[in-house]
Amino acid sequence: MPELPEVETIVRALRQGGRGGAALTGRSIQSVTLTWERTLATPGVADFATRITGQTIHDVQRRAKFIVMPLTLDTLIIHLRMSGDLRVETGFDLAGKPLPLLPHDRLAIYFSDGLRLAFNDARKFGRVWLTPHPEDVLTHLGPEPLDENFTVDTLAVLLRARKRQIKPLLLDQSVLAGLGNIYTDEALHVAKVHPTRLSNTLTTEETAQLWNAIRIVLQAGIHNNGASIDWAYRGGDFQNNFRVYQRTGQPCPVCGYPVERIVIGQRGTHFCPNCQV
DNA sequence: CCTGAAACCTGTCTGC
DNA sequence: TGCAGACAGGTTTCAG
Repeated sequence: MPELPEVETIVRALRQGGRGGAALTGRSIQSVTLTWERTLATPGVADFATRITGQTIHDVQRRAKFIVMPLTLDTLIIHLRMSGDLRVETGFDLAGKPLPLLPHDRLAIYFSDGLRLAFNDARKFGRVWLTPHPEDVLTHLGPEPLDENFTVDTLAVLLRARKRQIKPLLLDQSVLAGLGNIYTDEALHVAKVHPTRLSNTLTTEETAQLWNAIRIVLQAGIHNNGASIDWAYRGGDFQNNFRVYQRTGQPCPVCGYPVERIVIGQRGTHFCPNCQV
């Protein structure tokens, strides 16, 4: 489900409150409930519950599409994958009993002040790590596209070093971290680059256009609090600004030619066959 | 090194 | 109405 802008929106809300939820920073963990074991990547259920209890959340950060929470001793890392979502809400009723969870809630973390963090994930692809070595989980990631260190030259080097179709390359988190299916299609349309173009064939000008497009599209996504499609993620408005994504057959906003859909690397891919060369 | 397919899962929508 | 099939924001693993 969520890509960089959606995860960033969620992280900001968890860090400083807003979006209908309270901030998590400073809260102390009292207990946990797990209803789908495979949600835990590491450690096992018993170790997870024992170890996380009593730790305090010091911050909520984002790296690529991972939500990273440094705790007192360990780091709690969450990846929402396709359908994951997080809620911060009241955890107990007046009698002190835990309030019922929603369908598809896989993990609930209860805090000492009565709130809880619920991890809802219909498709069960999401994963949670509790580890003293967060770098082990986050090592194989490429640069952050919105980082000031990510320059046109950085992108040029990444593209020239390989000979791959540009779309799957941009989706590869070890090359560039944070783009998903929506923002890749949107960025390639802004840059006027065909999704099957080989990465090492982009001209200097096209590379500059793509660099700019990636950043423009991600920033627009964040500005709109992400994109809300179907039932998985709510609260964003960027879906109203899609240029090509899920607009098969509708006119290209630039030239009016019908948007086409093809499949590349098992992912639906939307582009304008007239604008994107 | 690169591509494609399968796997992990459930829910929704479309067409016959 | 019912049901099969396609499709969905992600990532890993394996075959060729």
